[in-house]
Amino acid sequence: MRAIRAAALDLFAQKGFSATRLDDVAAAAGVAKGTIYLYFPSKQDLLEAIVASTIGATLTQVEQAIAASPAPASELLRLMGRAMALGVQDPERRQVLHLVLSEGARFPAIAQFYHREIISRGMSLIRAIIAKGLGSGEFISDEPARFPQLFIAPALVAAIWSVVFARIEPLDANAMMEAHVELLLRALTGRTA
Amino acid sequence: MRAIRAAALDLFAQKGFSATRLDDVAAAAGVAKGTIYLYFPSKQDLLEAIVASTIGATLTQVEQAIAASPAPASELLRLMGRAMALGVQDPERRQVLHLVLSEGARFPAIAQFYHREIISRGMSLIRAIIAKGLGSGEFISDEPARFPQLFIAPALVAAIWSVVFARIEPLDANAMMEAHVELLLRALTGRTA
DNA sequence: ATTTTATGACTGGTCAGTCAGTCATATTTT
DNA sequence: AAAATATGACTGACTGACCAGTCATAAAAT
Repeated sequence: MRAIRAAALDLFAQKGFSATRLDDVAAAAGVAKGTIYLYFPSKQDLLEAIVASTIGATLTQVEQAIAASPAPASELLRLMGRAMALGVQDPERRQVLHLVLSEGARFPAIAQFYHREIISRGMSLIRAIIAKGLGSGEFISDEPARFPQLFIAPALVAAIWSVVFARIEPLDANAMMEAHVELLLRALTGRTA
Repeated sequence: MRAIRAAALDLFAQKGFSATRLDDVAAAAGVAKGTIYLYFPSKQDLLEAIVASTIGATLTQVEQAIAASPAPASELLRLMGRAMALGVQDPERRQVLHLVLSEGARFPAIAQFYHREIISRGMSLIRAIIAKGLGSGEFISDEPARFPQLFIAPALVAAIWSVVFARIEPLDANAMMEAHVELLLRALTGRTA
């Protein structure tokens, strides 16, 4: 079952959902096609299960670390940036993200699920950090609280870039995320580097 | 021919490339399926033609406006931000971008083409503006010149968001892009808003 | 021996791409 | 100017391959 999901994710990411044959998924997973249908009612359910299974406790850890930390908001933002850079580095999460963005328009259940479990929680975290920084007087601007997407955007782009453009022009996601966070902190705190 | 491309773009964007039947494209375009093959050797060629046809002179205008303008670099960045927000607003360009990001990994020709004609040129423009601002002493930081993706990212996210998550949580792309540019300018100039 | 789990040949339907033929219009002939 | 002929854009029924999902049968587990 785990093998089926892994094989399917690889193939969906590589060839796209529609263009992937379940015969190939079965072969790659080392089972017969019928076996897939023992665990997943349909191809679409398999897709949804893949997305659901990668959600896990990923964000929960970060949420707790940030809720518990007494560090200043700027440090929390750096932490968040690093967590996102790491998350995007993982091939599985990267593939799932790409899959969600590629097929999400056609499978609303997937878009909704991913939004609720990842996007929305990530944005709440960012809002919470900004609120903390504003409360302590550390930050002087609230744009990223109004548009947490501004903080997330580079991570999304890094993930997509690695799938679509990496062969044409490589991108150092870690360095970019670090530059992003420092840039943002400068704008937020008003301090010059 | 124009009608075929338009219909195909709509359907590709809506159902994905693989899942779109050429019979449906023909019906939507008001022609017979055979007619499609008079103009496009294969389904894939049709896809490539769609991407190629939306490139047009889009960026050329912006490039010239920016090259000619005597305005300070910060004003040029605002101009660029507005141009990108506008570009992302246009449903056709939005669909093409989504198509490129969705299918680009599978069709390297498309990824390469889009990168060369849009991404790479946009990044050059940003680098040029930052260089100008650094030269004049207006800017004090060069991160976005090292990672022009940081400037582009919110526009990409706005486009993807509108396709995948808009129904779940709407996003005001214009307001976000404006917030982004102002935030970035604060970091670049060191001035407090 | 019975239940649970797995298999893979098969089916019914789908779809990219083909091609023999149509017909409106243009050209040539009378 | 009327008839005869040629052109090629367009059509849509057809084909061959392909594939999601099924199910009768087999293997493994209990």
